[in-house]
Amino acid sequence: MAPRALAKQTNAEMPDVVSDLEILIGYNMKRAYVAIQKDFRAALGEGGLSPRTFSALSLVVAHPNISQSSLARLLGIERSGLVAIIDELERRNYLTRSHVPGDRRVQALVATHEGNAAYQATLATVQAHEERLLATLSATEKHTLMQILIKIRLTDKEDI
Amino acid sequence: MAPRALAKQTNAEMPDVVSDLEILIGYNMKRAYVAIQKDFRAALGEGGLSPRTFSALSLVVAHPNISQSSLARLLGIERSGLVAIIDELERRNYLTRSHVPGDRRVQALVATHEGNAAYQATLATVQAHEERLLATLSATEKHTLMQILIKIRLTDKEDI
DNA sequence: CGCATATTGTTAATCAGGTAAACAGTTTTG
DNA sequence: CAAAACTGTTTACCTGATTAACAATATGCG
Repeated sequence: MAPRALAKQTNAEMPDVVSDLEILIGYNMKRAYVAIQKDFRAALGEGGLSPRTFSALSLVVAHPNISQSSLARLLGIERSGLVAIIDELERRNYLTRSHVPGDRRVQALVATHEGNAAYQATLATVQAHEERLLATLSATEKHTLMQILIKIRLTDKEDI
Repeated sequence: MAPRALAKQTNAEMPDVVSDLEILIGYNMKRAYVAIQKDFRAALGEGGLSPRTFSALSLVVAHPNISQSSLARLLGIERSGLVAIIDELERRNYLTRSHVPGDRRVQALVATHEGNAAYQATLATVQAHEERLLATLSATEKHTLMQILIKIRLTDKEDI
């Protein structure tokens, strides 16, 4: 088995077998996610929400009065990491931190009218981006993919 | 539709519907990848290779004498970002940068004997980690998943 | 009651992974 | 031969995330 010669031109190398990476699900999942994320950001444009900020807003809209601790847990990140995300959403006037009567530690998060509107518009854009990007997948494939992704998520005992 | 009351106890909140995120493939793909990556690192332990360093080593083993530019392209990252990865592999004595006769710019990457051995051992560990983590998936599901991930990868025109 | 323990939001330091821009040295091309 | 292109590299920077500490507040229990 002779060693492959050094390819000088990038377009001259289209190897039949790239490496063992080809059969590793983790590697291909990362590459697929990077492709999705890139398209997500392109779809939302320059001043758009980042994936994580969009996710946080989505959960606040779905769970009015949620605390930051609970939200961090749903997102699977640390409380400390959430602060900057909520700061941004507050700066955009998409939500408010409001003190709750019973407990002076927590600050209930509530989406503003503007935040709700921006969320609905962004959600539509995100759904359009996924439909366009994943147009080559059949409805069955998308459904199967979701089922599998959720199964994998749940192997992490910290998830949800 | 009354707003949900603020849940004070984390274990008291197990909402039937979390948010629209539930039906977004991008979000679930990220969560699934995070789970896989976490298990990958746990499987390889403290002094183990990171996913990206393992990937780079895999490609060097599969493509002896590859240049850093070509390798970066295969990995889908910038040349500049690869330098630190190759530095680490060289520090571990897993590969060598050797000058090639024809072109004094490029440095051909070649895995050492030690690097090959470490790679084979690590690959076995990684495969065991995936088999264990994805034990709930049938062979058909794994196969379908790989096909779909590759389809999604290829929506990125920069890929491969 | 009072004290230990726990929780909430926050800051600060740090890390991993990655990009973009510039650069010197070296081909390649018109 | 001059202009353009390519290679590896450094530097500065960015995003996303973690850990450790902290003050304020709440809860549990003897």
